[in-house]
Amino acid sequence: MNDQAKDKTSRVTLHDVASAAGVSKSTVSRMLDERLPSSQSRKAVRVRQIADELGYVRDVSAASLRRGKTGMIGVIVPRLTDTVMAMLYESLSRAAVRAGLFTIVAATEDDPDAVRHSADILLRRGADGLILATARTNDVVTRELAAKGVPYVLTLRTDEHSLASVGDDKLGGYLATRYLIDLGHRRIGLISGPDYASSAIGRRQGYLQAMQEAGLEINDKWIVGSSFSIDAGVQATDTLMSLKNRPTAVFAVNDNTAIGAMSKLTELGLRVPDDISLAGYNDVPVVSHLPVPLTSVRVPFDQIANGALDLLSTRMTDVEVPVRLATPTLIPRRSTKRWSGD
Amino acid sequence: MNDQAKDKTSRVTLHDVASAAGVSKSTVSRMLDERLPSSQSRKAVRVRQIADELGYVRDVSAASLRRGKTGMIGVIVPRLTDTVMAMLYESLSRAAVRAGLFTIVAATEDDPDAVRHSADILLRRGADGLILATARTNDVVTRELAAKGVPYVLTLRTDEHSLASVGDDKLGGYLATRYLIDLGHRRIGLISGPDYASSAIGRRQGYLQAMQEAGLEINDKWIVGSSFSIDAGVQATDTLMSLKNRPTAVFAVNDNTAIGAMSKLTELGLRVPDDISLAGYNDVPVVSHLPVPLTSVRVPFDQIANGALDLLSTRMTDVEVPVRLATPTLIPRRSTKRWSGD
DNA sequence: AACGATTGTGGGAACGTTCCCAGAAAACCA
DNA sequence: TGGTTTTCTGGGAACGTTCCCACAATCGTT
Repeated sequence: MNDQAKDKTSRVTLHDVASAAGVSKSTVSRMLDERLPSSQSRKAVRVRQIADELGYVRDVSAASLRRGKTGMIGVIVPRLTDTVMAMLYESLSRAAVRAGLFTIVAATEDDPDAVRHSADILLRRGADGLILATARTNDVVTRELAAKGVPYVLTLRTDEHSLASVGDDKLGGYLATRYLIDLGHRRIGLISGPDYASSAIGRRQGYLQAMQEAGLEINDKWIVGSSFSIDAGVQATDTLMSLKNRPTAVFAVNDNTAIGAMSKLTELGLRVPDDISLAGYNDVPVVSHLPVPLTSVRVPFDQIANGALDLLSTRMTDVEVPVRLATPTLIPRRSTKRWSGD
Repeated sequence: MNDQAKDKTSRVTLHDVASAAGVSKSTVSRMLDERLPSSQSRKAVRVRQIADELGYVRDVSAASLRRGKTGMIGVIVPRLTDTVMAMLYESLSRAAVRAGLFTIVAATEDDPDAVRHSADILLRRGADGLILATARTNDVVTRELAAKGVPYVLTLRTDEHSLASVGDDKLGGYLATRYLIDLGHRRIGLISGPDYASSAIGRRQGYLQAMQEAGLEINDKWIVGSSFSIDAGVQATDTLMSLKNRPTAVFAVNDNTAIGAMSKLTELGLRVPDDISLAGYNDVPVVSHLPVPLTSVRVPFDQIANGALDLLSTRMTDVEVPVRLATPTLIPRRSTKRWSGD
């Protein structure tokens, strides 16, 4: 009856579906509403089929305008070229799509002041809420967001007053250090990462706990601050190795610094693991394929991502548990070896 | 006069700005339209200032609905955890924001059939056009997109019939190979990547050209196919090194396979660069920090990204030059060394 | 001074949805 | 059966913009 071949430019609207099905657009709208439990009535099934045949796709702009929400979640990361962040974002993206949502991402390019700007961009684009992987202790941006009433959660790192979905960094740090201890190491160095990141702090706490538990000396000189970059690992290792009573094993706050450490050790003519054992954190894909595969701590990013999305959506309702902890696991590889010397 | 403190839930609309400024919303709309040359008239300046003070931000959903376009560009990549793709996406994202646009991204997780699905998701979300970094030769998806009238361009790889912004892979392959030749190598192996990717094919052509130009023997056994993964680099290197007349240098289609190669070489007890010289492609950040820093070919991703966006926006108007080529440069590092042996 | 050409203005109709509301239909119960 | 509740329907008003159109104001030019 109706001319089925429309202009290829003109889009199929609810109205088209409605008149093709002989019902009102209100009815069609209801029957295609993905939020309502989808009715199985004869009419509903028929309408959905007709919509399908006509190639109807909801106009998200119109829907968002009317609904007052876009179904988009903004994600802010330091960089996407940091594989850890890329893994996290892929997990978040998958989790969001599974929940009928969609993520948009902005990178601050490691500039802490850019977080505000990134948040702005994402919110202007219509993000319903934000997930931040850029948290620093005593961060003011989160306060600002809260004041503006923007729903947000932190991930990977926390600031002790926001909702957050993170890995259990203290446990991870403990596992790595404990493993080195169990291998017979007594002098264990720590490339401890930056003080502003809760993840680094947690891993350090785990390190300290493992050392204390084993009754080992904790030498301040063996704990060297750093950023998360490869270069920082190079620097820190230089410092550690120039100590007169230097460590026989090093636990690095992340894989990047571990890679830097490896590079420096090689340069110094020290062999991994024969002279020095080395462990990293995050288990980024590349580390299992290095000439000497790196022992690392694997973090369940999918679980962390799910937790973050979960917290974000139930944010307003209940505030039961403010921080979700995901359990990491140790992946031993060739970069760590039993120590029987001194 | 007016109560400036609004409900924090109610948003500031054009209408609010209009009545605060004593003009009509049409006028305000025009004066805030970023596409028009912004008028410097007294009234325009005042209206913009008032909008600012009131904290007005345009509702993109409403604007998109009316304008018929969202200003969002969809980007499809195989994975974001591949640092090359992350670098590309960051470049695209920056370029888009600079142009007043915004990118959204979907990863196919290396499944070629997922491209269609990813395109669907992005288009449903309102993308005005697509940038694909997933092209394969004889790809049907691009045909489908063209048939549906979806504006798209390819990047990094081309399929010989779509608009594309890519690096000059042939030149890059030539530069790398030529460098090895100039170092004195005569038997040069190629880890050549997958046949479906124009980038890999181009680099191979560059390799062949350099070898021919130098009058060197081209041995089919020295050219080993692979994917782009680290593991593929391991496999290919195993094959290459088990040849009786094995190469003294290897050019790998990308940094991933080069890393795999390094790993395998170490396992075989061969030293880089003393026994074997090794060159990669893309100059991903990590390769300059490996225990033996890798010689690689740097690709101007920013330029490629700009080209892609450019092609996408001028797509419909002029079709002058269908493929943009960006020039790569060689970055020599310690993994390559002069060869004076046989 | 009168005229057309240019520029600026505000009213109001879109854009495609959702959702409120009133009324119709169906289901239930005595 | 009659009455009450419950479910289902379609009309139509939003949501916040943009953009067409008609008209007013300004500007040159003779």
